[in-house]
Amino acid sequence: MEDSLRLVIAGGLTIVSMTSSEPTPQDGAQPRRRDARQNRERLIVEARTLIAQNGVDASLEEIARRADVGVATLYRNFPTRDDLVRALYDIALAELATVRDEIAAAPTAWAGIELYMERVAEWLVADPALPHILKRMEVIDPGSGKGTEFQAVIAGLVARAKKDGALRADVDAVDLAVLVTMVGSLGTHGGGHTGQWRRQLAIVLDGLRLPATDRPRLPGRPLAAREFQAAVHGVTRRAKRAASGRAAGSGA
Amino acid sequence: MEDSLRLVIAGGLTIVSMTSSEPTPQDGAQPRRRDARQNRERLIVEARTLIAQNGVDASLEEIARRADVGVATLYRNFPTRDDLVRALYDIALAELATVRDEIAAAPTAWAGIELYMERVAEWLVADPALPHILKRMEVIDPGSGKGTEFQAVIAGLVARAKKDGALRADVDAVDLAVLVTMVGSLGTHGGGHTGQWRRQLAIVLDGLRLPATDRPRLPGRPLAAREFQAAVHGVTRRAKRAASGRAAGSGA
DNA sequence: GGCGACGTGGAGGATTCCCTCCGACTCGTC
DNA sequence: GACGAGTCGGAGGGAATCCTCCACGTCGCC
Repeated sequence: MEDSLRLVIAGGLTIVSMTSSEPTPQDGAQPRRRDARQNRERLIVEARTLIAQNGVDASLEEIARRADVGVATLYRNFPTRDDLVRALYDIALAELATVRDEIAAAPTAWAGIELYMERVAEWLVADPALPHILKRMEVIDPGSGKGTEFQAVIAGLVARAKKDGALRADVDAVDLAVLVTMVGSLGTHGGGHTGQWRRQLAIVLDGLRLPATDRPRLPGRPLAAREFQAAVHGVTRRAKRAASGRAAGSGA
Repeated sequence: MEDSLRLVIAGGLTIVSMTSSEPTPQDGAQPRRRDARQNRERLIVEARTLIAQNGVDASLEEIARRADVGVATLYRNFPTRDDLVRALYDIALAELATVRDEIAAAPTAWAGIELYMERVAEWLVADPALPHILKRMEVIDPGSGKGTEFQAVIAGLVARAKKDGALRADVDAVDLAVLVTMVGSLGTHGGGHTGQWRRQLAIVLDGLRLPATDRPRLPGRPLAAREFQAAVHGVTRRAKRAASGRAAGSGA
């Protein structure tokens, strides 16, 4: 990983940004034959879907089945379940890599903070498999959060925003990380109403902003109670197990 | 369920508050013999623990094993996995029942809102099995959110708080529910640093409060980066599977 | 203390999943 | 078109899990 840049969002999320645009040529990750690469792609897609639904322990056989490949193909590409998780992690990370540049280009420190919060929340919300993957990564590879480059950037942003009088003085970069994780968790609970999290993020930002009176209008509209119910409890189309219909019926 | 009171937090969370202090005497839930009741208790405790760790799909045999009972005992008490989930749900709900009275006793509408947010968030954070249980409940029993009594209470609170000029005008009761769910999710990610969520809740409340300048000090202290990392990715003491040590080593 | 009903534990068949091994197939090249 | 290396798919042993059934143990009442 010589040509990778290790970044960290407040110590929790490690970002690997490639200098070349090629997807990780090392690691034996890139099979040569065309069909092999396509199979790998399909495996990754299905893995992400299934992990989003069933967690990191999703059945590997099922993933292979849905990707229309044999189990052996899966094991050849990802000898261990953790290798699969790592692959998904790296892909997600690559998607996030551009955020750093956007932040650097922000006109003010506060704008940078807004951008940081929004982009990272967006990233978290976009992929419902991400929480499972991140959680697992922390178990697999606990030391990966060591590089604190990105965190340093955010910390600098925080300091400048405070000096500008744009950010309340009693929070720090880690608080922001916690907040963005929190907002991002709204995606976990079922992506249904896209963009609803922006309302909540706006409220959070209003809780951080100075002067406190300077509030923009909330984006979007509030959810109806029914929509909230559907959104919070990820109502996926397929019940987790086929045999779920019986039992208890009219009960409580 | 004649003597139960069905309440709803913004359509998502149903509260059952018993008028008598006895735990659900109907439903065949209460075995007569002492040892039987103790076994049931122990099953519930272990089930909660294991579901918190492994999700709703936690092994039933393992639950029985840890509770030091045979599998049959588990199945006798909870013929279906969903019956077990329902039992855990009812118990958690009972713990929440007092919140309504507290809210009613609040001196101002805003105080009621603060209380609502704090108590419900606390409830969510306290039990790491809860998110799994709630999610599953929504699949099992989608109609249970019908009673909107509690939601009506909150909606009334919101209206009064707005009239008092204590709550910003562009949010509604559902927004509050989303926010409290969001804050509560901080517990999901590993309960480690108890009370950290109060900081984030305070920030959220500041984003809601009017006049906007009236901010109390944030409770607690910010997390160190290392602590955040540990807290967000639920670093439980035991890896999910025993065989997790090998693979990938120094790699990325 | 004894009896009966209630409750218990664990064996066991069916299913699913993990992971490996090997014969068959396909891509890319000559 | 043919060849070979690379790739594929599925069979199959082992383990875990689900859930049922039935002989045995224990509680509580008499």
